[in-house]
Amino acid sequence: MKRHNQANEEIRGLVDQKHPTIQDVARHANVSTATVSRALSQPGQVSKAARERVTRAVSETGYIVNQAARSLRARTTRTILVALPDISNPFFSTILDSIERTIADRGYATLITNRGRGSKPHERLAGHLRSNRADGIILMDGLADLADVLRLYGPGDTAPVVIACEAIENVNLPTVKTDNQGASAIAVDHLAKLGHRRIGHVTSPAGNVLGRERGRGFRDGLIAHGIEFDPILETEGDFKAESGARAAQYFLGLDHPPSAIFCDNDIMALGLISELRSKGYSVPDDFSVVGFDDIEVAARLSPPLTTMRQARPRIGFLAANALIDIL
Amino acid sequence: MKRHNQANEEIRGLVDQKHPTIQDVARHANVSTATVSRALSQPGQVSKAARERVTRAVSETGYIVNQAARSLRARTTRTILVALPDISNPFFSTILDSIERTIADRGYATLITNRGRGSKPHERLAGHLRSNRADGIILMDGLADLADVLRLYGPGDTAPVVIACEAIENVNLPTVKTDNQGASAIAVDHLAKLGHRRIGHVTSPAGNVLGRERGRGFRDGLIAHGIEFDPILETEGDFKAESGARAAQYFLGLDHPPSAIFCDNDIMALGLISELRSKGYSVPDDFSVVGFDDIEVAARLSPPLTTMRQARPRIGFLAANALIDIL
DNA sequence: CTGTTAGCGCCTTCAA
DNA sequence: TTGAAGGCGCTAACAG
Repeated sequence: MKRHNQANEEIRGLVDQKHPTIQDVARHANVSTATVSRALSQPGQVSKAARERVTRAVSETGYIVNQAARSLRARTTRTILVALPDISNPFFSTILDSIERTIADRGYATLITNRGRGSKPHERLAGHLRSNRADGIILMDGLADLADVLRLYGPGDTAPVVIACEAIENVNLPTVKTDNQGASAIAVDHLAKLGHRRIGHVTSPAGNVLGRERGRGFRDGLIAHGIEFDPILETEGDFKAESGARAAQYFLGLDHPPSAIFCDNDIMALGLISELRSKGYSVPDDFSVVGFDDIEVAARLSPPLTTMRQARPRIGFLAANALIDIL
Repeated sequence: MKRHNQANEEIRGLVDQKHPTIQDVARHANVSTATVSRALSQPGQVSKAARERVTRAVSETGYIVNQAARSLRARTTRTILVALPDISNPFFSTILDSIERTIADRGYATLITNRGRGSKPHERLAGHLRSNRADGIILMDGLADLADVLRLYGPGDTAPVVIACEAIENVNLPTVKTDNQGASAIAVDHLAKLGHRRIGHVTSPAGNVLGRERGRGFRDGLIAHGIEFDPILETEGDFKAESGARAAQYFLGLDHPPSAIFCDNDIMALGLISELRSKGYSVPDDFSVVGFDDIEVAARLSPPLTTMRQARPRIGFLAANALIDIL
């Protein structure tokens, strides 16, 4: 009868998710739960004999630590939240890829959240931290009002937050990003050296800090070649292909269209080029176009899109490591 | 002195993250913690008066429930794990986008994990469930050996898992995916109707179940037009652009190259087309190409890539809802 | 090096 | 409708 029950329990253990706890392991190994706990997290502090018995007991029982209990007790979740403006954008998803890899390699889990169109994204982010769901945030979304929350969270810009590919004004948190201003100036330099004097610009959405940096670089590039900045050659985009197509229509409608166009990202450049071609123009013969990001498909276009590379895998790697080092 | 301490504590509450607990709320509202708990999760069971006082106390204290404590007690995490083979692939990241939105709308959090090159991915997934990190999994990665774990997890294919855009043989879990076989047949039909009789195929990696379905559809399409299947016109890809380029070289090296090519995904089609063009061939004049997925850039190419659409937002939406309904 | 003990914050019986 | 009390599984003092 006893045996029968025991067998049943083993089956139930597998089938009904009666997960073994640290107590079961302790019993199997003939040690206290404290020793099991230590054997698992600070093996150095446990005798070799005990360590081995615990290891065996763990595999015998199939024990896996209950993260909820550990988080509650240790006030740490080993989880990092990645806040993105748009996961489906290949620029971000490539960075996310390397962030996730780095986070996983260091034994953390990755929680993600897309920008909600809904209310108070900054509260949602802070909520993840405060509700003990995540230990830190990698922020790829530049929400202006987040600054307040972050500052509130810790004195002296101390929140466990690393900013990647973004910039938030008035906040002095660790940041990993491309030199947008410099790269944009180089893009313009490239076009000017091809002989272009009327250079158009499809900008980032208004208010985007990166966009301001790229705008400054764009003007730097013009100045370096003695070209006067003409606001009529600048039109606002939103980082999506459709806005690139609209920009093409805008430029074609001008009395004096530009002969070259710098787009603040590749996706808009794609939309712009496809619209120009559908109107019968050739790129690069009629218009030279330069994008930004170097998303994967850029090199696979015919001919390939000229673009400013952002070292995305490296950005992700650095940001993730920086955050975990802080924690 | 008392006041002083109190003030200090309030400041510390903001600065040092001494998060208010349910006890603090209870004290503010002059009720027991049980009442607070009920007021928050089953408002119906609490008198209106108490409910209002609790609500006020919550906003006074800035209380946020501690998820770790709740998970420990309630054995539920309100978190879903999404397992992807490759986040940076725009096909998956677009689905992920809609999954995340749906999950968030239903009050859950989204944990992600990329396929590790490392050991035992199936154990890692099961571990997330068993370690009380996630309540369920949306699986977009068809790992053969996962079948065992899943079956182990619950009798009768009962694991809290929904499969999206994949198929695992011998497992009968809820699955959301495109009719790959039918869609592939349609692609071939399209090419045959253009007059092509030698149709090439860049396949999925060997062992991929979706790939087998698409392969069947490819042959169905040939049969429907009385074309005999010729294995020499089939070459294996791995869903990446580079393998599409290799396929182009392979086809060009044949004695009788195909005049049309069906690619198992758009990215490979991109690589193939760019390689063909770089060798001086025109698409679509010299070769007709059809892709699969309809990733965003497909429509922005010049001319646009013909492709079989997968309704990705809908797939994500359905999969996420199906899983949460199960939970 | 190891065990005992005391909670972490929450939810949920059980009684009133 | 409400409160008191116990315990989810774990870790971190504190002793020994």
